[in-house]
Amino acid sequence: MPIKELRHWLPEDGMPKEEELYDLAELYKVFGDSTRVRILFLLLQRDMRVSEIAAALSMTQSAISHQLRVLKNANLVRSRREGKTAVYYLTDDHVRTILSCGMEHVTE
Amino acid sequence: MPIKELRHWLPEDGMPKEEELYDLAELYKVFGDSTRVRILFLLLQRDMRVSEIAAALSMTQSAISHQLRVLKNANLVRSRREGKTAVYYLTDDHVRTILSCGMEHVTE
DNA sequence: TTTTCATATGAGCAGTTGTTCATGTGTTTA
DNA sequence: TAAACACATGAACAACTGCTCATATGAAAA
Repeated sequence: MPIKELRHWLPEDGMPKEEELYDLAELYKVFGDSTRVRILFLLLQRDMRVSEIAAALSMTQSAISHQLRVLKNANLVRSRREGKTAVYYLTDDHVRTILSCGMEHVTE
Repeated sequence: MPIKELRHWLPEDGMPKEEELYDLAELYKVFGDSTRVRILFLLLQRDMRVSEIAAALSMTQSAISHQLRVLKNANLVRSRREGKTAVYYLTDDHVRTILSCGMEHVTE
């Protein structure tokens, strides 16, 4: 599904509601850390355990776990228990879309 | 122009280059502040002077000026001199696209 | 030139953020 | 049950951010 025109979301005067502005900034803030972006790109490829992510990024389990919580609070990822381990996965395709928008600007 | 598929930007293994990951996070960081997002939504409607933006957002000229510099460094806005004043405007339509992507997630 | 207006900028500070370290919680295996 | 494994979480700390305040810069008017 293509991205909607911005005016689709906006009132006549062109300025979003106060709360939407705040939520929007909060959303981008979550993407505004390279560790979290790295995690998202990994999960874009396949669901992964915490220890796998930590190994892939050469970071401690604790650091990854903290960041996964941030991503979870933003509803960008979810997790399921599988025996002793926790498997994380992307909530939906919004992550892919948002990363695409950003990459389009970065790779110009 | 529609947003390109994410895989368009990615190598076979699905992970962007180190530098791209960093730049991507830096880009989102700029959007990750509600003052800057507010400024961008204003400039989406029309070019504006610094003092106009400050008045519209009920903030000091200094605070706005500092944030405009951040936006300028990220190449999201530019400015032109008009007599005593400086008029700021969006660099291109990327800003509109990126804000659209975010709003789609926020307003669900 | 000297003022005045509009903006830019540097220093300083409080609040926030990302990591490490130590430890807690939950599940499986011995 | 006890031990081992995988992950979550709280405290603490250094680094960073966004604002204020004071002041500098640049252009127009007096």
